[in-house]
Amino acid sequence: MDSLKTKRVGDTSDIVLQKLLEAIVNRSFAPGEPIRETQLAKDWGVSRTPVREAVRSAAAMGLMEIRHNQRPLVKDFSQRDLVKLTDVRAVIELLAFDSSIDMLVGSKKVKKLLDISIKLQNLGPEDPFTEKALELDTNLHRLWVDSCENQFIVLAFESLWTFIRILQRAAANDLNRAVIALSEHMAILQAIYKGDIHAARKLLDEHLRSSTPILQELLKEK
Amino acid sequence: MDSLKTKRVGDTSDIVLQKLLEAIVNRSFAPGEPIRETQLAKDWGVSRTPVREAVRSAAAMGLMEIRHNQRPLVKDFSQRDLVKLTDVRAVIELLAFDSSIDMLVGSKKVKKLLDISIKLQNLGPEDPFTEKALELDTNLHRLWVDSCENQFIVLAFESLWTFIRILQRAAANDLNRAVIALSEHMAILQAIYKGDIHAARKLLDEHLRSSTPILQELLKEK
DNA sequence: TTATTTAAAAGTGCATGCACTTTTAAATAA
DNA sequence: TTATTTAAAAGTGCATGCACTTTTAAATAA
Repeated sequence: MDSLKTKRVGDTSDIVLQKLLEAIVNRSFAPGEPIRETQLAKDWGVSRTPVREAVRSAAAMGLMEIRHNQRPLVKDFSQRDLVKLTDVRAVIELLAFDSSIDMLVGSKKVKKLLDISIKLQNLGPEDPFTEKALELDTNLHRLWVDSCENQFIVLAFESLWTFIRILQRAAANDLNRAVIALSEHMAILQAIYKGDIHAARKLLDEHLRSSTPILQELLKEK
Repeated sequence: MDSLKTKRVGDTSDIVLQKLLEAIVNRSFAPGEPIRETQLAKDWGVSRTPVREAVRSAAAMGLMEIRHNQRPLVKDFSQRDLVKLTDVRAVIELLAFDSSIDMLVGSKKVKKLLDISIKLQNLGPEDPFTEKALELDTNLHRLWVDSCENQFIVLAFESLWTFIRILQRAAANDLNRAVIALSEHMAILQAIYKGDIHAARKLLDEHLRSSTPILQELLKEK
């Protein structure tokens, strides 16, 4: 399951929450659409109790809206809204980067991701390319967030994570974008590995902001 | 109730959630302490269902930890952890400030807060001073966050809000700090009102960071 | 006395039931 | 035909019940 921290996924409520998030991320539940607790319970073979608990969690994460006696709503985020995500994401990630960079220079984690990205680039745009590139993207951005040792940075980033995934998913099918992103990723990793902190930071900043216009286009088409 | 957005507080789960948050903020539930759903249900005269839903919400907000078959834990944040909050809060608030500032220059909202702060300063440190100063602090910081028109800035800030409140509460009893904070607040408001954006931003930045060492001291004493 | 075992008490996880509300669609009116 | 009324169907909110787990503290052993 693609969550920031490895979560205990055992309780029925958690499984239901993961399914709910997945459905929201891949737009099976359209934005603005009401869901039915009873229907989901039936579909997923559980009682309403864990469904309600999962819906509450999703609401606390800012993904659903609960109105008294009415069906919970999947929050509606227009493309214009989602593009605004970039700015917040950028300041949080750059802060995480600044807090982590000393630990990252020359680290094994960085080397490993660098190896993966080189292999991926040599392989070239083949079938599972975009999926693998997306996985690399996820692991790369988690690199500094997870190692920043400031749980509030992690918390703030996590609160945006599901929305970031929505954008990632929208961009995943654009091969051209994936190729560009991969080379940007490589450049960042190489700069970190070499210890060129200023260059790495600048490249990350540009990478984070370069996606905005493309995402805007991608989301418009829908 | 002191929540960022005015929330519909009608459903039992919501009321229970507010009580739960309040108890965590004012440290009635000590950090690291396990709570008992059954006990809370009994104490608050409700069934376990809304208590469980509220606990799930609190967990999604990063305030509690749920372990299978065990009593939910109030997350443990040491003073060292809480001090780290400042950095994240600062970058998010400054971003909100940058997004809102054009709307705020010369606005009625700013004038109103300025009037309140002048009155408060002329009144001087009397009995309800710190409480009123704290209320002003809350409204001031909400000013740019709420008017920034970027729901992800709001979301990220909200995810930190309960923790910010814990700090506020810890600082609220320090009269000296409250007096200094008030004059800083006035300086910021005046600069905004006059349209001196750069000065306002710099003052806000300093204000956000000036609290750190004092908070560190305050939390140490506990 | 201190450590280990054991069984009662208390707790969690989830399904179910029921009052009350909203939605849906058939019946009636304009 | 289109709008309004009305009643059945479907939905939410919350309490309760029960299987299973953990905690607690009394009983037993070292």
